[in-house]
Amino acid sequence: MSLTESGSRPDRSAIQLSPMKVPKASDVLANELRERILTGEFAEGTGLPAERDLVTQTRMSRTTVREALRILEVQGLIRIKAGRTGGAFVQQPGEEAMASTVNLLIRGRRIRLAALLETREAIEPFCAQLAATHRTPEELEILEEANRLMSNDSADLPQFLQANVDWHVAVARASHNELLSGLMAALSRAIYAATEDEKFVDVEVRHATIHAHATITDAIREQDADAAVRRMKRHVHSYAEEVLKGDRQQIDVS
Amino acid sequence: MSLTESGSRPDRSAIQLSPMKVPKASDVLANELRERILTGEFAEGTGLPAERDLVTQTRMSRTTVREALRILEVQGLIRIKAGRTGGAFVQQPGEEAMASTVNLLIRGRRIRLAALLETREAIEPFCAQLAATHRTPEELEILEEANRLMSNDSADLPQFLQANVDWHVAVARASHNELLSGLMAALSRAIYAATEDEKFVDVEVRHATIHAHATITDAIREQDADAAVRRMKRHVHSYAEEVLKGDRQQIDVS
DNA sequence: TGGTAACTTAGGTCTAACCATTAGGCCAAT
DNA sequence: ATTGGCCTAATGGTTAGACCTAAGTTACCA
Repeated sequence: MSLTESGSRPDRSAIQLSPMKVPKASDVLANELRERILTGEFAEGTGLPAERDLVTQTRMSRTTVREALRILEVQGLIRIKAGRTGGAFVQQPGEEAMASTVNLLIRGRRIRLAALLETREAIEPFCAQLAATHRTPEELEILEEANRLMSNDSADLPQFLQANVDWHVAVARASHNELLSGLMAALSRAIYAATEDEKFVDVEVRHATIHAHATITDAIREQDADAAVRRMKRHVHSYAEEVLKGDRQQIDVS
Repeated sequence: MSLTESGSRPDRSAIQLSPMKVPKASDVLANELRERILTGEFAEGTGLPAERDLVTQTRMSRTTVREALRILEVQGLIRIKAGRTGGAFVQQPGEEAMASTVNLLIRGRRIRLAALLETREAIEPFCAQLAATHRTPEELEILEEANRLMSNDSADLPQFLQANVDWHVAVARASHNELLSGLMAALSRAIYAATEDEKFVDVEVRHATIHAHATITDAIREQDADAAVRRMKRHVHSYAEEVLKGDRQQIDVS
């Protein structure tokens, strides 16, 4: 119909609307709760009202309330416990949530092991630099404990690899940058999972790793940021070359 | 009681059990579907059976089936559409899932803007280095288009900032490392959100940014990895200093 | 030919009930 | 004093069935 038409009907074009999106009820509740959690309105560990209480308060059905809670649980914003003293308890997302997402990305997108190692080469020297600047005595002690575990000749391969991961994560944590440490925790687990059954971790590699960790830890102890970044760069780069030596193709991780 | 005791009762410590976890029905189904999606058993875009079909196939209730689907949806593994041709369609997690988790982490953990900028300083020079090595002509064209948009004097601040983000993300994508580009996409959005209403983006900063992007793009075009990493390092570092100039304290992002 | 009404199929929401898990208290048997 | 049996209460987990809403498909009629 024409805009200038003056027929028997009023001009319906006088009012124009754009496509609107109608949110789902469970999303509305999830969004509301998420905002209030993220802004810190509820302290960590606070218990949300019981499901049936949320039903009466929101006038939504229990199905809808439960879907909202499930969303928040998957996002790592609440932890749900069953039983008498159960309920939904507030928590802030942490390394777990980050590691979970990174793992899904890696597996779903078939991220090459080479890309994982590349990413670590990008992040970790910087972590070492920050760690050298900001490390506390306690964090230094954790680093040295991990080194002791790795040097223990009676340790088997899984123990060695676990202590290896622990050391790397400890360096990241000592950077006092929670984003970096979250990333490194996720990355380290993924690299660990991808290399644990490789045969390349021979005695020579183990000794080289122990020595590298020791010298980097020294730099962090002395708060020598330049040495820390330089040595870490060399360490992760040579480790990456070692892993990829016999493994030149684009092998995915899953 | 002692382990060597030989009294009238048998030694109860002979059997030791660890705490056991009993999975929920919805988790069982979600895990099953997640594995099959991640291993690529279903091509991207494939439609899962309708909810009511999953009910008959699994003998679970519709509520349980829906909870499982909701879990996968939040994890970015399926996309759910209503209506006649609706249903759950397989997708692999991508930048959105990563960006969403990073944002939750940043907001919930009150990550300082300084930490965001630090993290970018760690990642982005490496992206530039890889981009210089691997960039395709098409990716180069995207970089130059973003530069053109930013140089357009008639562009307002939001357009400038958006083109800025686009350029940075394009550099990351040109690295051909999906993990890095996912991280940078998430980071860029967060930094954009944290700085968009800052007043510091004056004419001088805009010109400096345009110039820096141009020289970095040159290095990527010429596949000069050393120059690319050096210039990017300088660019993001000076940008960070500019942002934090009047803003020395540990301001969080939320 | 064009529009619109009716149908169909999918997800979204609600209700009501029952099951399962956990904490705590009480008490009888040993 | 310890152990196991038993009950109660509170909470999340699960089920069944109905109805609502969104969005393609089809058929029909002016």
